[in-house]
Amino acid sequence: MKMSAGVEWGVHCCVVLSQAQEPVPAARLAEFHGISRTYLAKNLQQLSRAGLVRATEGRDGGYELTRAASSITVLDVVQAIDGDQPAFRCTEIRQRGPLASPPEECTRPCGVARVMAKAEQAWRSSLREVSVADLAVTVDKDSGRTALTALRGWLAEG
Amino acid sequence: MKMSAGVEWGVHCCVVLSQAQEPVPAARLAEFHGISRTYLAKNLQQLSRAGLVRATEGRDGGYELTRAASSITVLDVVQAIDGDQPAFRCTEIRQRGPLASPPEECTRPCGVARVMAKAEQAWRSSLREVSVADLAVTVDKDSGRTALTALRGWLAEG
DNA sequence: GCCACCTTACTCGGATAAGGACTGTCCGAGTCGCTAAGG
DNA sequence: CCTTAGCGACTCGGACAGTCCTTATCCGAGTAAGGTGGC
Repeated sequence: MKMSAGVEWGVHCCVVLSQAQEPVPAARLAEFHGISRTYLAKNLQQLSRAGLVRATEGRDGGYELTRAASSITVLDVVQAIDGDQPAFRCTEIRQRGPLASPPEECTRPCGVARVMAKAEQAWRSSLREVSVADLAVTVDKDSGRTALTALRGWLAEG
Repeated sequence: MKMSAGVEWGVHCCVVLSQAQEPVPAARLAEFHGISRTYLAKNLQQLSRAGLVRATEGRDGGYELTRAASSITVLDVVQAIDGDQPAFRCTEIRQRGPLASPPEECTRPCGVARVMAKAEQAWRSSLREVSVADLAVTVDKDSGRTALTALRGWLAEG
C-alpha cells in the first residue's frame, strides 16, 4: 500500500498558500519546495478540481485557497490528490467457489470488508482532526517560530 | 492509495485454515475461493515468510496456521502481504528549496509526517483489534451459523 | 489629461511518453506416502 | 508377517512475462496587466 507522493507536496503547498495574501504561481511553489515544476502542476490541478484552491490565470495569477485554512483538513488534501476510493476493495469472493454464499445472504458487506472499512474510517477520522492551519502552527513551532515569518517574507519578494 | 488485492485472499484463506485439522494445499484453497491457483500461491508464500502459516511439502502437504487463530490479527495478514512500510513516505522537502530547514532543526519528523503517522497508527490499531478467529465467527453469523459447518465438511471431503 | 485598444507576457489546463509496481503464469527442487520385493 | 528400498506423485518455492497505474513532461488556450496611441 503506497500513498501518492504528490500528497506530501499538496499538503506543504496548502500550508504555504495559507500564508499568502495573493495568488502564488505553481512555478513559485515548486521553486520554494525544490521540486518538479511540471509535475506539481498536475497535483495542483487535482486540488483545484476538488475545490480546495482557486486558480487565477494570466499575469499575477496563481493559486490561492478557496476558504480559511482552519476549515481545510489534511483529509481533504489527501482525498483530493490520492482519490477518495477506499484502499480495500472487496471483490465478493464469498459469492464464488463451491460453497458460494447465495446473493440473498449478502445484503450486508462481507465481514472482512467491514473490518477494513472500520479501520479506514479510523484513519480518515484522524486526518480530519488536523487542519492546514494547525499544520502551519506546528511547522512554525518546530522551527522556533521563524518559519512562517520567513515564508511570508519570501512570498512578498515575488 | 490502493491495497494489494491479495490481502483479501490472504484473510479469507486464514479463515479457512482456522477451520482445518490438517494441511490444506494451495490448489484447494484456490478452488474453494474460485480464484487463480498460481497467483494465490504467491500470496501464500508471503504469509509463509511472515511466519503466519507453515508449509508442508510432499503428498498430503499444504498450509496450516502456525498458531491459534485467535492470536493472528488482521493486521498481521495485511502487513504480511501488503508490506509493513507506511503508506506515507516523507521525502523531507522541508530541507530543500531556498528556505530549507537546517538539519539541526530536523531532529523530529516533519509535522506533516507526524500527522500521517498518527493516522496510520489509528488504522493499524483498528486492524489489530480483530483476529482471524473473530472473523470466522462473524462470517458464520452472517450465514446463519451454517458457513463454518459447511466449510469443515468441505475440507473433510479432500 | 483621460480613455480605449493592442501588444505582451504570464498563467493554467489537458494531452502525451517513460518507469515501476502489481498481477498473473510457468517450471524445477524437494518431500512424503505407497508399493513391492526380500528376509 | 515384518522390514526396507525404490518409485511415483504431489507439494511448495523461486524465476519469468503482461498489464495497469503512477510519475514525469510538454505545448497550446486563455487571461489580465501594462504600454501606447488617439481624442
